[in-house]
Amino acid sequence: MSLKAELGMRKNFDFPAHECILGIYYTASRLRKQAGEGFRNFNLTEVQFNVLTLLKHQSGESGGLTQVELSRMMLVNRANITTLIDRMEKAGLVMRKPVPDDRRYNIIQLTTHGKEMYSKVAGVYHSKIAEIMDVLDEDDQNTLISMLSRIRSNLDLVKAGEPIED
Amino acid sequence: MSLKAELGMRKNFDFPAHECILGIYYTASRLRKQAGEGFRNFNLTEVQFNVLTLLKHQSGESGGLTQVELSRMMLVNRANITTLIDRMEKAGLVMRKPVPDDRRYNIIQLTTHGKEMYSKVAGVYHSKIAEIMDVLDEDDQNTLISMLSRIRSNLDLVKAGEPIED
DNA sequence: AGTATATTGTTTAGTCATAAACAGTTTCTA
DNA sequence: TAGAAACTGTTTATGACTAAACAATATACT
Repeated sequence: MSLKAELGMRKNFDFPAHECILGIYYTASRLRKQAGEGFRNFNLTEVQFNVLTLLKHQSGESGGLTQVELSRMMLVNRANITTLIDRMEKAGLVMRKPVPDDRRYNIIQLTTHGKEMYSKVAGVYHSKIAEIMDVLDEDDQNTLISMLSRIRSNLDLVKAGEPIED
Repeated sequence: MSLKAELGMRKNFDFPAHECILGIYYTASRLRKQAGEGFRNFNLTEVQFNVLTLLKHQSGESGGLTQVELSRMMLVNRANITTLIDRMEKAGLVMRKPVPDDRRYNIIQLTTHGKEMYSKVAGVYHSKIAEIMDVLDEDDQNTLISMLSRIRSNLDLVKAGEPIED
């Protein structure tokens, strides 16, 4: 089914490049919405689950990640992490551990409750993802990964080019 | 360049399906960020440009769209459109036109300023998009569109299946 | 040593998003 | 025709996001 039909649009897209971009946007949006519905059963948001996942699998020797590391891995501004971790700390999922060596930053670590929550949710999440992506065979999945990666690389090049002038 | 490297992660993804999903998320996020930077030069957000585009190309006989139509085409909750249109009305880009036949809804229309703004920005936007998507030839672009469409279709099927239980 | 520079986390002001509940309006139906 | 059901837009409370400016701290430079 075409994007045009899905969104109830009256007219077609002017060119395929635009339809690609919108296809990426709307697929991401629908994936997030559907994931969000699932996480809601656990009183968790998708972004919060993302933090749990990063802390579980990407922690360094310190046993956690700094807020800046989290912001980089999540592609968000570090200011945003402050309130996100505030809420997760309040919910007992993570804790801020001060670092004596460098008092500028904290290490964010999973609490026991956070670890349990991750274990409980991750299984459901991964099986749902597998089910959703099952429409593409492994070759197609790798093709998709590669095409998206090429788009991101080109984003850097385009950005490095001439800035937009009015 | 792999997503792992782009995000500075320590460990690999467990399976390709997950990397696909994250690839879609992060590509969408990076596209939005870069677009947002461009729109900023015009005191416009990406979402607001999206509204201008929909009003320009998808308007019906009424010369505009209702807020519910906008919310469906943008895949957002209709409550969100209220404040979005408030801001755009304040900026003089659109106007709410009441409908005598059915007093439940308004038709949102472009103002002269809104039309001028769209014309000014659309050219830059489309050329940037073309430049970014130039890394994929037309066959690849159609493959991408098709794969994303298949994922969205499958989302409906998976959702229709058994609900998540704890 | 002392100044300049960079980094981390926070605060503030503003945008975009959701869900839930509400009022007003229209349509269905019994 | 009267009541039930559906639809549109709004409000409220909450979460996620950005940019910009700030204080505290650490590092580089001369």
